[in-house]
Amino acid sequence: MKPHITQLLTQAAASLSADVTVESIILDRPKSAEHGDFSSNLAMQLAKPLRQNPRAIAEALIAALPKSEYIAKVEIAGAGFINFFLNAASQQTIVGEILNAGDAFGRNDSGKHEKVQVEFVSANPTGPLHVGHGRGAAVGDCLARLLDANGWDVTREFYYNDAGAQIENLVISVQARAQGMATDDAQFPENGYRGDYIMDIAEAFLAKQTVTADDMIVTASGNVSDVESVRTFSVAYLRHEQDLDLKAFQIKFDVFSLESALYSTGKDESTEQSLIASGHTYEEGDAMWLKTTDFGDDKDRVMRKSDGGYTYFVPDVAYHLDKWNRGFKRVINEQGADHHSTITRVRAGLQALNVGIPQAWPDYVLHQMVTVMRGGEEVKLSKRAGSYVTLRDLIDEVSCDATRYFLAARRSDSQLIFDIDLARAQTNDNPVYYIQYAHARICSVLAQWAGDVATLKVADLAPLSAPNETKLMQRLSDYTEVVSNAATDLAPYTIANYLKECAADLHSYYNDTKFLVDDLPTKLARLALIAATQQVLKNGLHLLGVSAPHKM
RNA sequence: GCCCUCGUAGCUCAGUGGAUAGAGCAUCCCCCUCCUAAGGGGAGGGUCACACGUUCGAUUCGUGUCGAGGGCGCCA
Repeated sequence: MKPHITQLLTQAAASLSADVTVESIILDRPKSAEHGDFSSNLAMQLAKPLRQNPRAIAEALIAALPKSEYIAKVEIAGAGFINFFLNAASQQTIVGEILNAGDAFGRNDSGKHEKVQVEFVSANPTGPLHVGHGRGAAVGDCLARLLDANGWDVTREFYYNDAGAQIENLVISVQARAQGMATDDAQFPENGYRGDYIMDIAEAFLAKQTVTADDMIVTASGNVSDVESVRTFSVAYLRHEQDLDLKAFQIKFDVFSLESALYSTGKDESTEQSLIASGHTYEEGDAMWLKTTDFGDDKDRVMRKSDGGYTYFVPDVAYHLDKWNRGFKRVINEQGADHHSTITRVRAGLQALNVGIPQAWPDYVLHQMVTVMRGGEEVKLSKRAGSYVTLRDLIDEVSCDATRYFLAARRSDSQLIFDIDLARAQTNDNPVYYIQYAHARICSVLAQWAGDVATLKVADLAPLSAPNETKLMQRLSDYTEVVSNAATDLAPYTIANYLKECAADLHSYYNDTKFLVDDLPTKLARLALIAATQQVLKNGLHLLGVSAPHKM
């Protein structure tokens, strides 16, 4: 409908010899019903170039507007808004569209089945996932679902930093615990991990247990001084642990990439050699530096430390080069904002390689910190992890659905307060249940009707004329654009907002109107409308990875 | 000191270069002989942090100030 009205306005503007392109025409959904279905500020935009009063221009535009079978009336309002009112039949078409498309309603092919990779979570295998990882998991998975709904071929990827200093800290922590050392012992490694889970690993190691993670199976040697065995066992143990966290959060990855694999395949060295060959490196203080300042960084960065090892920087560049070589012309990295500084560096490294990677590749979506509250106080510790709140704590306490919703429902660049009491509440305080309840209520009505929902596709919708019915149909009509914009803006939270509003329209309608009435045409029309609403709620909840229950 | 994000109702958050800035909670008043009250209707509550610019029009864009958080490692 939007393109249609845009076309009408373009033609009208052309007849006024105004220089107007289709792209420059803005159509809005007015906030108030008295302002119609769509509104344009075109007359006000043209006021300056045409040197005329906006209202006069609006009148001329309306006079020049081609006739349309979809539009009931056009009005001028306010400073010069042109408001379009659709006729009832064109407002109603959305119901049939939704019922016919079913689960596919809202999906489109704008991604043209091109490959896109979404990398998210990417936690170090040094402990259970925490609430921050949870936010990344919820946002990243929703992004992936959104891109899929917009016709992209999506790969979900998790990158493990299973090498480097943090892993060494893990190893000496497990060793210390296996040797019976307490975490408050003066001898305990200064940068060691102190959560209870380290003790679990130590005990499992001593018991020579076997753990599996992804495609690896590792059996502990039980020999504490066997550093290699402690390392591989501890990493596998924690990867397994994180796998369980992800499973509980209902998130599946297509690919797990290991930093250690970059070393075993020599991609770190070849990347370093390419960077040296690019001429953007130099040696200083026994270290090898990359002149990232050549590419917009505010200072140069060390690639190879004076002790001979790489900083995280070289494997990061090698890893992203590998992504590029795997054919991902589009990559989105979802990370915590504390990793912000890596963006410029990784992009600079990729530019230095000079292999045709675009300057702004890859895309980044960063999320801000999460503060967990309970009983009005900040929760900082979990027994198991020691220094942070784990994702599993939240899932166990407030459910997977509520946790996913709360972590995805906010703009990711705003700090988030996760209120455990609110997420647990089984009232309309809680937007998750509010939305799910709308879905369940519709299911219940349809079940009591006991008819075949498929027959509603051809229901005569003419009886749908009440204001709350019109409002609901408008809301349903907005869904496809919401899905498309959410993907363009990489903003999953907008789906959550939309669903809340859609559910509110439904609840309001439900309380005001009886559906299972005696008059058959009225009954079928209303059932068709709520069945369409049910479908949209279901499709939207699916994008968030939240279930759409039939009963509550 | 420099860089990034944020600042909207008592609280948690939406929103927008345009019409009277919205929702939920909290406070107050109503609504189940009726398809699920995990719901609905209504009232009150705002200097859109502050200042100055751009604009016919700024809460929205720009600059600055203040406030919150993060980053500025040969940690990741």
